[in-house]
Amino acid sequence: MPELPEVETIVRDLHSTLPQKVFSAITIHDPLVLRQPGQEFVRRLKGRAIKDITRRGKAVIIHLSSGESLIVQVMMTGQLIVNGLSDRHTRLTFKFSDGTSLLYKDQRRFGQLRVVAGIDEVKYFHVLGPEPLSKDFTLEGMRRGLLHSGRPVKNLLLDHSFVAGIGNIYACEILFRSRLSPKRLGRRLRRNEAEAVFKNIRKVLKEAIRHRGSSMRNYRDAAGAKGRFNERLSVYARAGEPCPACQKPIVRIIQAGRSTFYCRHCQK
DNA sequence: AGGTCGACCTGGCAGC
DNA sequence: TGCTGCCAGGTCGACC
Repeated sequence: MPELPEVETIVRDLHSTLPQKVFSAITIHDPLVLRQPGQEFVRRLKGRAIKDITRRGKAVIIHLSSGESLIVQVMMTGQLIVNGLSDRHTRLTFKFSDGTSLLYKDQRRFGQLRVVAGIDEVKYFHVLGPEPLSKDFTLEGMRRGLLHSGRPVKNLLLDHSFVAGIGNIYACEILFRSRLSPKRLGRRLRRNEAEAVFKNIRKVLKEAIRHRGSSMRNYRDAAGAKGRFNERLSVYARAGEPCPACQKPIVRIIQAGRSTFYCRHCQK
């Protein structure tokens, strides 16, 4: 589910409520989402205070007073809800010493949580590319990545070693804004086309964060509310609907096993 | 070495 | 109603 804008929204919400709270009890309703033994998970959290909440790619990093970190990868359907109502999708309940709580809900149970001493213990972070909204992400760096790749630009945007945090929704939207066919090969992009992609990566992600992300089905922010950006999507999940620019129908194709939505007329 | 594909899960929806 | 098949925001490991 969540891509960078959704995870960023969750992290900002959590950042305004969780710091200073102390874990007092953890209930494991479903150990499948844990990447370490339940007893160990609880032992390394209990009694620790939350110092900070940050994001890297699509992962939430909860920094603990012990120096360790709780890593949460919500994958497709995970949710972190402050003071929410528990239901059958609640996989973990965290209680804090001030009486408040944090729920981890996850319909499909793809999500993963673990406590680590350092984030380099998590394989996901090893190959993660630059954060698109940071100064580490540069046009020249991105062009270098494009130049030696014979893959379609859509697949590159989805590759988190190329750039972190972009998923299927925003890859489609970024290419629509750039008026570029998702099938175009990375190394065949002209300089001005690469520039358009670079600018639109940042523009689309920032805009989506401003609207608190896109809720297709399961995404919710830390208060349990939906994002509003899906109303503004131009092509994603709009097969058969008119292109907002030319009114010709949006088409759906499959690339690397994932749906791609685009306008054949506008995106060349 | 780089890239694609199925597996991991649950559930909603369309079609019959 | 109930079945089947398809689809879903992600990531990993097996395989080509």
